Parts: sequence; structure tokens; C-alpha cells
Amino acid sequence: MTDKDAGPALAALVVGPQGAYAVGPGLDEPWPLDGLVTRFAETSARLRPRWVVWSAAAALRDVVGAGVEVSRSWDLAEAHRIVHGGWWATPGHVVAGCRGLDEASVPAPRAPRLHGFDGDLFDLAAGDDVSLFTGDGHLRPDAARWATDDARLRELAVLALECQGLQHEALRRIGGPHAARLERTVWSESAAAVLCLELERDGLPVDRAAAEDLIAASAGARPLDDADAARIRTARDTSVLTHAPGRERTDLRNPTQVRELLLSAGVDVPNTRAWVLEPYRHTHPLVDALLRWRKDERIATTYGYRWLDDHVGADDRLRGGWTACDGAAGRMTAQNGLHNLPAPLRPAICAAPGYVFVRADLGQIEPRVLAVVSADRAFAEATRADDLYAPVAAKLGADRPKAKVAVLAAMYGQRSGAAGEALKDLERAYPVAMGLLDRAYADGVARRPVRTWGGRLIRFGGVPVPSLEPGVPEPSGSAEFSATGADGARGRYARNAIIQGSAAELFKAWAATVRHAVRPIGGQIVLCLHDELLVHVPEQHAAAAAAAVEHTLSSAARAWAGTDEVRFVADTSIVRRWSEAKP
DNA sequence: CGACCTACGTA
DNA sequence: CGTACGTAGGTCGT
Repeated sequence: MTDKDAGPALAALVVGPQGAYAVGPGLDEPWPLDGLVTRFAETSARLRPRWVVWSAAAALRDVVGAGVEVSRSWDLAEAHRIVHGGWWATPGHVVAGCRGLDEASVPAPRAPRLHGFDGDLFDLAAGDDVSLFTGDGHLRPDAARWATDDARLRELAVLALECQGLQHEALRRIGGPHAARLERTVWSESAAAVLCLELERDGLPVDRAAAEDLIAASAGARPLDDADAARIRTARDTSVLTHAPGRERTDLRNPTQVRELLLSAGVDVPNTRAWVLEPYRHTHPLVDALLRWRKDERIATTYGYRWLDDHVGADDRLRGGWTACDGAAGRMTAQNGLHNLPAPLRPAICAAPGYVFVRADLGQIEPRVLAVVSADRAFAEATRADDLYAPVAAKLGADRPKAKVAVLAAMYGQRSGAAGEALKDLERAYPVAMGLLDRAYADGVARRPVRTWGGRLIRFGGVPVPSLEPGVPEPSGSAEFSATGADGARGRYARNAIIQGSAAELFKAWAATVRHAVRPIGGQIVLCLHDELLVHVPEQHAAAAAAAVEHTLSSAARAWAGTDEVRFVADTSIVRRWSEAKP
């Protein structure tokens, strides 16, 4: 192997409760925790390695917290999720995956036996010469906490490098000619895990006064005490119950009581969900009042003063926990409302003085991803257009709304509705893309695991039904009989997971590239929302950041897709507030 | 106290 | 036009 093929050096970093250890080429040293950040920065500058860690959260939180850049990492947990699927990716799961041991037999850490003490530590005396592994070959469940001396930390670091090698081998085996693509997925997923630490560190800038005003509009003035809070709550309830004389005692938070209330007003509904009630909004003032109450109640309970006080720091940043990869399809997740902030509150998300947001969202990402994953040349041709549905409509001889419904129905699996004829035309026009969706559906029904474009394994419980011989078509339509049952749900899940999951990988690859590109001009990614990025940047660099966001999409998409035949587009704008309209 | 349901916010 | 996620308040059973 030549130096060119070798790429950057691999160095492992393990951070234990009382110290850290780093192992790599010309590197084999314990680091005291109070010198961790400095040593990491120095070593990164000297070796420029790809840092191998059991997880970014466990090894790199302090480093990222101190503002040090982590340029390249190999996150064993994220790599494990790609190679083996599932959500659990503790060091024990990583080792089990590398050694071919059953995931179900990974020993769980024992609960502490005494409050304030780690029960497992009682089993060992300092200096005991005990293996890192249990008798059946698993990593000790408490290995990370148990590694309190340099020798044991070093063992874990060496083991991390071994696991990296085994994961790398597994990628070659799984990926075959596409192994390089799978490896790039590990890189970008690892970068996303570091980005999550940065998002937790930086938070989302909030205009606190604006947030208070918006909350007040729904929840009323900030209560002075508990009695005041109860009074405001009762007043909010009264706005609805005043339309229901004789039923003022109804608990609006109890769906059963609400349903009875509605029945007494002549509105007979199977449940009280908003979309069910919407048609009755103007048949009785009670319904309209109830739907308005629901909106206000949502903000009062979930996004009210308590939310503001608990999650917006003294520096006016909204913070929550981030994960790089959810269980199903590999999207990022965020807590404390960062991913489901109601639109009416978005004007409160405001850049700091002297800063602006560069806001960019990927347009029609899922059908474009379908073009990549299926390698359908005709469908790829449609992605040349800014509006993909226009050429699809032309090819189908249908209007745009019909073409759009047909594409969405094909991707997500329609159960109700009228896409029928257009769907048939779509099958004829883009047989390759539609074939991929059909195959994914059949795989899900049969519980056969599938992989995203980037290589993430999506598994199903139960015993898979073996594939038919190559060349023999699936019994087409057989799955349709169970479209509303558990089989159909699994089919739709599989089809969705491939598309949504592959889209998530592209998004993370893009975000990782943007993060590098905007760092030199003081930009920070402050929000990732599945297909949307919010970059906080000094206003004099806004145009440069916007250009970087656009430019990196081209390069990230080309690298991810392995082709430039499929075009990805972003809608990019420079705004002060998140809510400001697109240009 | 946790499991589950209903409901709703986002993509 | 389906899938995914996080949060809160209710009920019910332990």
C-alpha cells in the first residue's frame, strides 16, 4: 500500500473518568484530564490524524466544548450503526459486532448497589490483573468506567484501533466495489456526531424578549405564582367552555370528555384530532374555540415560560441534546423543541447583534435521492430541473400537481386516494426507480434487511423470508393484500427508510462540509432540521457563507452520489430571523 | 412510578 | 401522503 492510499494516520483517544490515553503512530501516552484539550490540539496539529473514538460524546465533549476543531474522526459507534444496524452502539456492542458475537448477549451494566457508588468497582481491587473481556468474549460492561489507570486505558485505546480495522474490513466485505462509498459514510456520520457536540455547545440564538412576547400572546402574561397560573389556565379554558353552557366542568385535556362535549353540541367524531375537527370548525363556535385553545395550550405547556427558563441559557441560546443518528432511518434528532418549534415562535429565533443567519434548505431532496439510489437515468434527467415535478409532468402528460402526488404516492405508499392512473404512467415512465421502491417494499414485508445508499443496515425483527432466485420476479401484488396490516406497514417502513435514510446521509455529508467551510469566517451551524441548515455568521461574511453553503452542496452531493447526473438544489437566503421569508 | 394512549409540533 | 422523531398530559395498573 502506498502512502497515498494510506490516508491520514489513525490515532485512538480514550477518555476515562480519571485520565485519557492516546495511541497512534509515534504516539503512546497517557494524558491527564486537565491537559486533555491542550494535548489534543497539539497532537492534532502535529499528526493531523483521523481520531478513532468509541463515541464522540464519550471522548470529544471536552475538546469540542473548549472550541477545538476536530477535523477527522472515526466514530466506532456510528460505524457500528452502519455496518450492523440498530440503535445500540455501546463499546460492548461495537466489540460484539467486530467479533461476530450476538448483540442480544452483550452484558448490560449493573445498577449501582449503593447510592453514589459504582457497584462494579466493588468487584475489583486496584491493580487486579483482570481481562477486559468476559468469559464469553464480550467487553466488560463497565470497561470504560473501570479503566482508571493508564494500562487499562491504553488497552481500550489499542482495542479501539483493532475495532476500527475490523470495521474497515467489514465495509470492504459489505461494500465490494462500493466500499469507498461506505467508508465515506462513516466519515460523514462521524463528523455529524462531532457536529452534535458543537450544536450542544453553541445553542440556537434566541431573542428572549420576542420569545416572551410570543409566549404571552398564547399563554398570557408570566404568572406571578401558582395561584396566578391556575387563574390564567382557568381563563383559557373558559374561552372554550363559555360555548358549552351546562358543561363548564369538562376537562379539556381529557379526550374522552372532549368527545362527549362535542357530541352534546351535535358534533359526532371518532376522535378529537385537529384534522378530524377542522371540517366542523364553522358548524359550531365550540369547535373553533377548541382548536384555538389547543394551539395556545400547546405553547403554554410545551413551549411556555418553563421551557424558556429551562432551556434558554443566560447567553440567550436554546440548547438541547443532539444525536447524529436515530434508530430507524438515520436522521439527526434533537431535544427541547429544537426540531419541532411551532412556526409562530420562529420569529424569536434571531441572530446575535452583528450576525446573520444563512438559511438553506434542500429542495425536493427525497425524489432526487431516489434518482441516485435507483440509478434511474430517466428520473435522473428530471433532476436537472429546479422543479423536478415539471419534467415528470411533461413525461407523464399530466399537470404538475398530479405528477407530484404520483411521485409522493410511489415513494411513501398511498393507501387512500386517487393517484391511480398517474401512478401507472409513472411505472411506465420510470421503471427502474419504481422497481427499486417495489423491491424495498417486498424486502420489508419479507423482513429482509435493506441498506441505504451510504450502506446503513436497516433490520427487521423476526426471521427473514429468503430471497427468490435471481431472475425470478417477486410475486407482484401479493403484498398489496396486506397493505393495511403489519406486513404493509413494514413494507412502507422499508421503502421510506431507504429514501429518508439516504437523504439523511447526504444531509449530514453536506453539513459536515459546510461546517468546515464556514469555520474560518467565524460561522457556526446552529440548527440542522433534516433538510434545512441554519448557519450563524458575522454579517460581513454572510455572502461568503451563503456561497460556501451552495458550493459545498455540489461537492458533497457529487461525492455522495458518485455521479453528477443527479442534481441537488438548495434554497439559500440571508436573514436576521429564522421566520423571514425566502427571497 | 412506569407503560400506554391521545394529541400535536417539526421534517 | 406516508414515515420518523420529541413532548406533555391523561389514564391505568403495579
